[in-house]
Amino acid sequence: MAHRPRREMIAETRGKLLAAGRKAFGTIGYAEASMDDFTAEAGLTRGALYHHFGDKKGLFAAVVSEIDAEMTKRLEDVTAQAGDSWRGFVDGCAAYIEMAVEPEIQRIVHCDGPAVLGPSWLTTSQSGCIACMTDDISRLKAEGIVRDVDPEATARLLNGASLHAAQWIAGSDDPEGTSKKAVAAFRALLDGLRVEADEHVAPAVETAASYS
Amino acid sequence: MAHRPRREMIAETRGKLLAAGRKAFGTIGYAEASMDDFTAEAGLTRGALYHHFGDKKGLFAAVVSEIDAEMTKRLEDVTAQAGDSWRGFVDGCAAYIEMAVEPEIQRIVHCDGPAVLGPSWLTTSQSGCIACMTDDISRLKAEGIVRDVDPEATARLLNGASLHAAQWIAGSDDPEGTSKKAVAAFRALLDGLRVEADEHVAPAVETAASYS
DNA sequence: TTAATTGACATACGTAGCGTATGCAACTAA
DNA sequence: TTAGTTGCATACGCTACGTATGTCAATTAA
Repeated sequence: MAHRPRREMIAETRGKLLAAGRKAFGTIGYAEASMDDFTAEAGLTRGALYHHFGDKKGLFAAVVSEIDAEMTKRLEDVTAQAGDSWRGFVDGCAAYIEMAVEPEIQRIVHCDGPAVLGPSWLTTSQSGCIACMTDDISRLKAEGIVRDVDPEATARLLNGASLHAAQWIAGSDDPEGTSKKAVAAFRALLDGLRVEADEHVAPAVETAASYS
Repeated sequence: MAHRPRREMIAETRGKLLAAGRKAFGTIGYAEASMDDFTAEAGLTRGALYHHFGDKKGLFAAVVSEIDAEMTKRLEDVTAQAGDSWRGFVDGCAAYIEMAVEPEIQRIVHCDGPAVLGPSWLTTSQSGCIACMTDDISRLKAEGIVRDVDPEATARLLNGASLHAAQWIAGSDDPEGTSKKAVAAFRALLDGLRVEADEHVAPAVETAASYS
């Protein structure tokens, strides 16, 4: 018994390393995470890690891309779940902010990620989320809902804005209140992108005034 | 001779360490920068560094706050130099993007900074620039130029958008073209914040269309 | 002027943690 | 059965950080 699963044992080892690394990176951060420690915690040694991922950075990159895939899926789900396409876009942005507030994502993807994988990684990465937002904006533009803007450029700007909003919220003493402020301001920004803001200026002003 | 300057010698040593660290951090990055190497390059040893800055992080923090002060000053200058207050604000944002494209600022402040000094640092930091932008927005709101938005929240969102725009530009194969796209999209975002965009929608659409 | 003290910086040491080289056992193939 | 490959552990060296200690110049006091 326990004899057939050869491929499975290997996949299990990979999975253990991935999980252990993800946990360590997500809590104490990349620099503080000792390979000896978290591989031992997974019942393995650094030898397995070097075999499967090459080095510490390799494991980190694998963890990041795993998380990135999860984030992309979550975003796509949220966007698809809304009937209105504009609503779907706004909800997607809100979901992105919410994800970026989560400590693990915050630490691994947005904090250590750029430093470990290099500044150039920033451009190519988050490709999933950026692509998702770019598609949304393209569609909204085609539908005549948003103004004539470059979809990718706008997606990247909004992505950056979302990120900073999340970091602001996560670092705040009053996450609740800060979150409300940030989301209200974000909606105001988004409303500015619409071709005709007539029927939307009113609610925007209303929410913007609700926290003063 | 060369006898009076006691205080001066100390300041000079501090300055040498700061400059050496800044150069190393700005080129090869924090993790790759060896204290033995760059202190030796400055004609000193690690002993001096530990004496003045406590540890490697301490020196890094000093470098970051030096750069942050410089950035704040540059931003204030740009903003003050423009006659129109709206123009001053827009110019300030553009200047922020331009600064963030510079390799040293990119690497030290936006790439390694959060990872080394911790995620929480993000909130408190960039305080100079954030405060500057917040003031601008408050003024513009009081002047009736921008809509009723929370100044600090909006400042942080725009700050994040600027940052990502800069990273996108810096990592692009075609920085010139990417920069045009990013700035055009950014102007479109800013225009959306104005109370009446009548006289500004035209040029915004014009610049937005100029790169298609 | 000299003795004492402080402070600026260098030297020496211990140690953690990464990467590589090597070893071994289990599985596969001929 | 044997030869070869693969998955992972063990052993080693090296780099680089932090601390403890030493030293010399500059200040202060007598």
